[in-house]
Amino acid sequence: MNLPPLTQSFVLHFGEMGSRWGINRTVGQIYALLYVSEAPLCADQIVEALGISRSNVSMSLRELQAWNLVLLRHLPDDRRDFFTTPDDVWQILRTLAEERKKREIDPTLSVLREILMQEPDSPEERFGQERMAEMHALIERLTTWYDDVKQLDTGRLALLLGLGAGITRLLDAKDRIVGLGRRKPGSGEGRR
Amino acid sequence: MNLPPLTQSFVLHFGEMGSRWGINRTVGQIYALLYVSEAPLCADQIVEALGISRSNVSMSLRELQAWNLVLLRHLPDDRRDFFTTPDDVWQILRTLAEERKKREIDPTLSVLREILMQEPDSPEERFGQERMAEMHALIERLTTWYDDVKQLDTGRLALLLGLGAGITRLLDAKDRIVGLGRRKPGSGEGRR
DNA sequence: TATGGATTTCAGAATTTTCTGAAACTTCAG
DNA sequence: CTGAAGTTTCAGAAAATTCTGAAATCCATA
Repeated sequence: MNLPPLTQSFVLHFGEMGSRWGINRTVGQIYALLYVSEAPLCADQIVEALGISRSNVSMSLRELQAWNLVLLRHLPDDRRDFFTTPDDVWQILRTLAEERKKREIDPTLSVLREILMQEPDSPEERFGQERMAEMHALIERLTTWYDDVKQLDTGRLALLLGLGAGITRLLDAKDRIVGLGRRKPGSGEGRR
Repeated sequence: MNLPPLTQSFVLHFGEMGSRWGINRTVGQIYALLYVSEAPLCADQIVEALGISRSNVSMSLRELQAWNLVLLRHLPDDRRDFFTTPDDVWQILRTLAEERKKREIDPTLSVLREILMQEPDSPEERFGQERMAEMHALIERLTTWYDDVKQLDTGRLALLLGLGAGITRLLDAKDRIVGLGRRKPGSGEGRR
């Protein structure tokens, strides 16, 4: 590996964390390298920088493309593919959230749905199914919220984030103003 | 493996997803089994139900305890440990969020902080460092928001989730009513 | 402090994942 | 059509992780 010190720390860290994030070491390192590089890099430059095999780079770039985490660039009169990451960290965040949902949540949701459609054939099964229903309801709630929030433009999203828990003050204020009915605060359940 | 069909589907699915979630197959299966079981189970019952070795169960329960995902129970006049999961899915969600943050985010945040304190010794390094600063700022923002939101009681949290993107209507309304000063809408920065 | 039921540890076996080098493929220029 | 530059594929090597059985440990009781 042949990198300046700060870059190297960053790249090595992404490599180590890779497994916790559901990608592997090489994929993590390549992503980190592209992220901190000003100009797009081609496969051989990555081989050079990280000291890994050409084929590993090829596979890993393919994986990063499957995650939609890299962009393809071309130079005039050069057949090689060059890769970068998007500039906007908010965009990266959105992609990451989307892909992780797709891989880590959606399959479970669909398994749960399938199980919930079946008839349990013992009291134990019935109990278990009820627990699964609770889990399903919670995940549905979260993904619905996520689907909503991801539509927001970055400005509003940042605003919301900045507000933090302060949002409840706003909710309280709203309840006071709107007053009647629409929703009981603090009831915890009920809706949908 | 010796389980009724719906339970088995659920357990097997958690086993398969385990690797994507940063735990291993056995840990996933044991968690799933405890989750759908009405009564707490002891290690030997888990061995029986899942058909895996006693030592594997012991290791995996230890892992689940490290994740704070299981509760220990005791029966009178029985020395064995019995395990369950918390009843409240919201509580489970909180634990999961906390633990994943601890394992997946915090280490990166601290590496980034360390790198940002150093002096880059080339223009490339300087560029990279600026990118890392952007990443750091975003993660800080998200974790600050998370630290805020996790303080909310479940009722309010559920309320907020139910509101979804509708929250921005509320924000707009507030801006219209409060009108003057307190905060510039859409600026994206500022607070704390 | 000896006994025995229960749990934990740990070295190595089994399995899975990652990585490599060689070969195959693709595309374009001459 | 041929060959050069580039890329991908894939079988097996290397590495990492997971799982097991046997031995060690723990601990309440007598």
